[in-house]
Amino acid sequence: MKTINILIADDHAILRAGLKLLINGAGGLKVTGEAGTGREAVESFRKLSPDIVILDITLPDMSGLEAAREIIRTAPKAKILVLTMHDSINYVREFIRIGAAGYIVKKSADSELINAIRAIDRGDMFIDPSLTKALLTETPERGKNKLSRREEEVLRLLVKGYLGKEIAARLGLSVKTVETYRSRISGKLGISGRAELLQYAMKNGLFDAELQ
Amino acid sequence: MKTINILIADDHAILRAGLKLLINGAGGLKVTGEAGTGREAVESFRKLSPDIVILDITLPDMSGLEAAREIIRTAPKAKILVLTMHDSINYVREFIRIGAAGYIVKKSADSELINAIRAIDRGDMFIDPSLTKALLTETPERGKNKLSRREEEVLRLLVKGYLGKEIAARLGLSVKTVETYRSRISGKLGISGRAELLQYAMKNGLFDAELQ
DNA sequence: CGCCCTGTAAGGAAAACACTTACAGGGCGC
DNA sequence: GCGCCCTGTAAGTGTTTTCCTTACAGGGCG
Repeated sequence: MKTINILIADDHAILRAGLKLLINGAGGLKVTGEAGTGREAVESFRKLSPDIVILDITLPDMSGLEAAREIIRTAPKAKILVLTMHDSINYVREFIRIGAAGYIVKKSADSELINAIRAIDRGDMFIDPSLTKALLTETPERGKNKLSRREEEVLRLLVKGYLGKEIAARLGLSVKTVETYRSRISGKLGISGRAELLQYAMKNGLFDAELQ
Repeated sequence: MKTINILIADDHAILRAGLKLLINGAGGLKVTGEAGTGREAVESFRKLSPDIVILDITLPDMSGLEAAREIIRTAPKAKILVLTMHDSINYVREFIRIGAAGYIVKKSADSELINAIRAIDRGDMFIDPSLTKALLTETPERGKNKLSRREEEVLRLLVKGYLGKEIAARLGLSVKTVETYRSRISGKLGISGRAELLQYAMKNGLFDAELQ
């Protein structure tokens, strides 16, 4: 019965210190490395080859998503467990797509974290129960008013405060086209006005946009 | 040599679990209660009368700022240590103003947290070293283009995506007045356009706006 | 083989915003 | 004690953005 070696990547040192105690105290688990930035995570992974990387999304200098991509690119069998405050299925989907092994949110119980680590080590996947339903309830009818790629791109820029003109320039489109997307977005989401748009984006992880 | 009793209020259960181990392991400190929301924090404080409350800013149902105000209102001698990811002097200033005893950021070392707790228990104040300088470097010339109360209020709403009209309604002003503030804001900050405004607000803790 | 979604775009009307000017009250400097 | 500057409030006027409607080609699915 071997020990599971773990690398923790999170920019909050206090959280890392707490997690370390939590994990080391759980039996059969050991934190062998820490990283405070995305780049550090990638480097530490190379040096230490841990069994599992616990990775936050919001990291300085390189987001968790980019770090995960980079780690998986060089080590496709790496086991990455995303541990974040963002409880949005968009993030979950994106991380699953690039090959992460698990996703749990910080507001879950600590036992959940330990369960996730053990499950992932066994080769299973572990998605936070609070998100699993939403992930699977993605019915085709829900897909009806899902935003298209272009629409989502425009929304991302809109909520960052860019004007239609600026977005058009950035995406190489006509202002008029951007306006079309904007109105389709409002139509699909059934909302109007920047404020509501922002709230929607916030709720759905479109905002702090490490995603993409 | 008595034990210092501590109440932890943070919406991330995993962080709470880690903090608890960290604090209980430090000697002379004991976590006697936990809260996951602002309201819970206030209630638990009443029930438990802890020596110190460790309080996050971002909490569901009642922000850390509101919770702190409420706790201090009923117990002016309460010792509140703000522990948050926001490293903005605006938050620090606001919490000091309402009577909090300390402020540290999550990216600090765990020893900093323990130091802060001990200092506060002795009756001292403890501000995160990474913020102290900024707090004191508040030179009068910097004050030159500091936003006035009204301007800041308008900026807060602006970056949340509200239109001039909506802001006017909300603040009970004429749209024209709001526009005046908007242009004074741009002038003072030397920037133009919503996107830049948003970036400024983000950098300065005006954004996630539990403040106020 | 239509029908609907997507990506692209335009015209015209309506709204929002920028820039300028205005004025009263408060505080500070000299 | 008297300007002077900052703040809070607001209007006029001209630009810029946004809203709403319409358009059309290409892809996918029933």
